[in-house]
Amino acid sequence: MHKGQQTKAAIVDAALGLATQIGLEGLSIGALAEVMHMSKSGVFAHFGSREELQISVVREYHARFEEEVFFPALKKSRGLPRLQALFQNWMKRTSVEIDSGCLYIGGAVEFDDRPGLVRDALAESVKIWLAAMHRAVVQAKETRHLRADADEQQMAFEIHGLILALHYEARFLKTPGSIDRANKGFSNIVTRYGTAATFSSAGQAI
Amino acid sequence: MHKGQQTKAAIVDAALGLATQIGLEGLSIGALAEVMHMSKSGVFAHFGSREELQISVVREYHARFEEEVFFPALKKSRGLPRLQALFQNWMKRTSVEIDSGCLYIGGAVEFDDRPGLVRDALAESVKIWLAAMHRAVVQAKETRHLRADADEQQMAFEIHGLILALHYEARFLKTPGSIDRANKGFSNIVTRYGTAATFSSAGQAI
DNA sequence: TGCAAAATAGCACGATCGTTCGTTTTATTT
DNA sequence: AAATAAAACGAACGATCGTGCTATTTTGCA
Repeated sequence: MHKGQQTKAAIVDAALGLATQIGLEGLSIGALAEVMHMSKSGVFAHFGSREELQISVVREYHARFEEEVFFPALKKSRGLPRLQALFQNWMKRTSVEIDSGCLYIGGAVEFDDRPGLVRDALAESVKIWLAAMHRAVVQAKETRHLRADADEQQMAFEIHGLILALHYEARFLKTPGSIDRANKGFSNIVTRYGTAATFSSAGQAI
Repeated sequence: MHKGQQTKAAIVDAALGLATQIGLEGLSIGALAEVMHMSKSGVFAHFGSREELQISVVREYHARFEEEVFFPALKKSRGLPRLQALFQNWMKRTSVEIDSGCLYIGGAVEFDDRPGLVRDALAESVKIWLAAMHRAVVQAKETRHLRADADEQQMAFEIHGLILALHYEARFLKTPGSIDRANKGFSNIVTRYGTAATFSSAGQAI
């Protein structure tokens, strides 16, 4: 009951590394076994199926994303400060993923019309995160950091687009300056949806 | 010299349909042969390698994209009208691709760290299109439809993000209202970068 | 230290993949 | 109609995939 869960965690860790690079679909048990210096069947036994392995990877990614992006931002006060922290943490992670790849983006493309448990797990994780982002926008409106007529769904949509464009242009096209453009884009969005009082208090941090 | 190119074109057409759904990597010669009611080797002989098949698919997609999105917009006058036409055509195509899938988006994820001729063909096609988009923004600034201090690369980046967010949220998450949000996002961007005179002349069309 | 249980290895299976090769059918030209 | 070239076929190859079995090794506890 000890060694098992320990090596299983190590396998999931290695699998996450492989999956972010070559995708959840490209993740093969044989390659994973080679990385782990184990036999295929030894790796396989921990999950019972490839699908369960993939779901474990998704869950692990979700946990790390929460830990790295979501939870630290909760220390900031409600409203624009927290929203900015969420975006900055998200940007920090995406910047790293320019090299390693992002499971939420890659997985979306791989499973966008392939029904099943993996797709469900993936979509649920993403929705939880986007909902958290949306909640932060709503709170920023409640705290009068945003204009009263600001459309929260719209603002969240535009922010999401910045992250996707960053990942696309920086990782695939290798366009220089993409990180700055994503940050500037967020600043533009805040300017558009913010009130006059917004910028003296929180806008400087950008 | 007749029948050959004819069936080859039919094969590429079917391959494009498969590739947009399941991806360029998921495209298999066996499945393609089945769709075409041909033998595997019969299909294979037209390309000589799977890689060449994939490249042919990319080229075909590029041609159709040009025909459907780029060329029709050239009829509009330089500046904001043409830029708006480009975006509207792009939106129209992306709306269809919510069901069928987009090769530029899917391919970027599949080949973002897999070097080779397919990746090169894909990246070149995308860059040609994004450069055309960027050129339209530059021209809109030259025609005084945009503010003199507008950052063209920045504006193109933000527009690209809208399309990517639309594809992600509508195709993968099935979020309702995504198309309207992408359109509204473009309207917001034009408002931000446009001059006061912009909206009376061209802004109404949005 | 010995023993049950858990963890890992080894092997084989059916399936699918891209690719090659020789043959046969179809199309074009003389 | 005969001759030639192009196109499609069918079978087989080596490789890799996920998965099931059975043995073997390792672990944790009495």
